[in-house]
Amino acid sequence: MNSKRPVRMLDIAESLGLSRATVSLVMRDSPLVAGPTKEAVLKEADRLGYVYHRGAASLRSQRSDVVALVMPDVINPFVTEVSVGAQDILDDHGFFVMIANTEDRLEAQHHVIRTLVEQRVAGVITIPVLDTDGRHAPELTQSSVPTVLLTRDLPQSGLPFVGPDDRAVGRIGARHLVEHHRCRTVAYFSGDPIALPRLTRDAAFRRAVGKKAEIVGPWNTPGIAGLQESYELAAELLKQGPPPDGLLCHSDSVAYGVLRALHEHGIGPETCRVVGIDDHGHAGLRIPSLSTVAVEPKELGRLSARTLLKLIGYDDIVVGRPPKPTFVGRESCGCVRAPSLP
Amino acid sequence: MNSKRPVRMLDIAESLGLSRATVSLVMRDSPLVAGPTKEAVLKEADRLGYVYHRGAASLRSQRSDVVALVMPDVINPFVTEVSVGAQDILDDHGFFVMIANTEDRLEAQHHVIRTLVEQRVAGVITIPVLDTDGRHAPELTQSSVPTVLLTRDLPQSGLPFVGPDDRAVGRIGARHLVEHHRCRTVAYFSGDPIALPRLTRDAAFRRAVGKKAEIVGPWNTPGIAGLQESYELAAELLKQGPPPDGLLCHSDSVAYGVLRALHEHGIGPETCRVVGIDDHGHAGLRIPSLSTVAVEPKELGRLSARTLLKLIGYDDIVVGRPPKPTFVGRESCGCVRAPSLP
DNA sequence: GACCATAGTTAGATCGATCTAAATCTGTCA
DNA sequence: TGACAGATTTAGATCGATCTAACTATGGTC
Repeated sequence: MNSKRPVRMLDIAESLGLSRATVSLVMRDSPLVAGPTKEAVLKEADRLGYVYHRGAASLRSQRSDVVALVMPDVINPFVTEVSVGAQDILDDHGFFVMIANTEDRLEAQHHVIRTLVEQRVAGVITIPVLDTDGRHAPELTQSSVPTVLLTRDLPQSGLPFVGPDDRAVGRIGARHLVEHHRCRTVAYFSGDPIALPRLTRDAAFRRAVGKKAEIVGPWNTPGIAGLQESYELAAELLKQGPPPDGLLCHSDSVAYGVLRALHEHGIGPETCRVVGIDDHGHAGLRIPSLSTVAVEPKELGRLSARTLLKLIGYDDIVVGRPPKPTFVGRESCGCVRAPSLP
Repeated sequence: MNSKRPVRMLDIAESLGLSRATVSLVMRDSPLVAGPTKEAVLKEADRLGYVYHRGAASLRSQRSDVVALVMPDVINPFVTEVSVGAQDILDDHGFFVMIANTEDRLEAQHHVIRTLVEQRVAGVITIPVLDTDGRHAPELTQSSVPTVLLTRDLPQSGLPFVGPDDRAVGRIGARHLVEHHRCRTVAYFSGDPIALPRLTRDAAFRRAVGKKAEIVGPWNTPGIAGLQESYELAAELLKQGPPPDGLLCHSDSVAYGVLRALHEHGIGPETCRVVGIDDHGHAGLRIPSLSTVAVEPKELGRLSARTLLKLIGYDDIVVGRPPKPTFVGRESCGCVRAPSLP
């Protein structure tokens, strides 16, 4: 069907007795070129089956309109929701959004970032991987590509950061458990061992709990991130004894891991009240519906996109502030009663 | 810090009194160039802060090592799991994997595919969007980029397809409900209205149910895909009367939507047995754990990647067959009893 | 009719790499 | 010593677009 050789601008130009430059202007929808000429070019391009060659274009123009979202664990709903939010904004500004997966592995992040830089993408938004020392990866900070950090800050890096108010998050969760539900034993359950979000939230949690309740050491151990891992840790801890009255979990995913372990022991919200953090879109539709400190992941994604745009040079962009975290009461802490089976 | 002008191969060459060609060969790790030369070049590249320019390289070489996964709804765990599987294989063959999101919107798919073709990616693996007429999008079939379809076949397109054995899926689900649990009223709950997977599974479901049970019309209506939508539909149907004894759901996500609606009516597996399809990684960790027809999403992803590699020209790749669907019994159909609250 | 502004078009250099085919440099052997 | 094979290196063209600066019409003004 197709002629073997792909069609170039030159082919259109020759076929029409015009110059490459004119064809190029048409493709970029320049006002410089006359109406009839433009039409003729577009028609001929269509007839020949021309496809614009972005690679060639951006080599010459030294520009790119690809933005990469570099994410650990694309299976986590919080991550995907943040991505969708960022994409909303970037789409509107004519950028092409791609997602790259680091699986929260340092070497994978290394490889991904390196490739993206070699690709000369216009910008990167990332939830960075943290190595066990909590030090940041140099390929991020030394990169020549505009980069925005999401959720996990790396203060030494000087890179712009977008994330929720983690102190408020810890405080709101703590208050709900100890003041509203009058829990006597509580814990901040898991999260990345050294990452700032956990440290900040945990500190705020401790301060807000104060003398009103006891913080249960074993349940306050960091080190766990995903659903599977937090389930395993909670199951292990449950073998050793009953859970605290209330748990603030590092994320909604972590909360569901805990809830599964509690479920297997027949423990409900009257015995152990569970509160998540994030409020991703499905938190209200799972069983039990999840009480959580909402940080509006989609809005955080949008915010990160605007931050990146500003960084790239869109000076008229208004970035805005992260939304204030709010508490959403549902079944998992007993604020909403789950219907009992007949 | 950095000199303004980015470093090119030419800069390395001049600085060392060599030619561009030699430097280029070193960067591609060619055996043609002598050991000491190679070392010198690499050292100088490092010193100058050189970054390889993929765009320029692939313009000249007419090659690309980027493969795009074009997915609807990255929030769906089945989708993300398939993606991870595909990435496993493609990573091993030195490809860079990017994910693009169509949000199951036809125009978004249009835009994404177009951009990818303009980008001259090496290949595309996609779960295609279906428009309301069930016809496929021409940008997919007329594309010059090697493309593999996942899960949703478009037989008219002639594109290679990877998906589970949908007839077995429908049959296995039906048999479990009507033979093992002796359900008297059943339905195949939802799925894309016109897409082949639903049609095939539904037909196999009906055949396997035969005269052993009644298929309940209203619950056998197609048109719904995600968690949210299936929850809403199930909630609506529950208002109109009790559910069937057993439901085979189009996917695990759909099943969880139904389960949430049942949960809100206090209906458990003794009254309505729910079976999903997929068995994504979290199906065993949600509440209730999900009985499901496992199709091994990760393996399907790997399979699609191998199919693409073969299409691209890796003749020695052994693609393999999709794994046979198997039934996994858990709490949602009553095969495993959920612990009751004390 | 000469001059100039404006609209439309274009030639030729250029982006940073790879490719082809040939040049150069060994060392070996007759 | 000269020819020759094998190992290294390279000059120059090329990929498909954009950019710069200049060129050609065209029409208006005096």
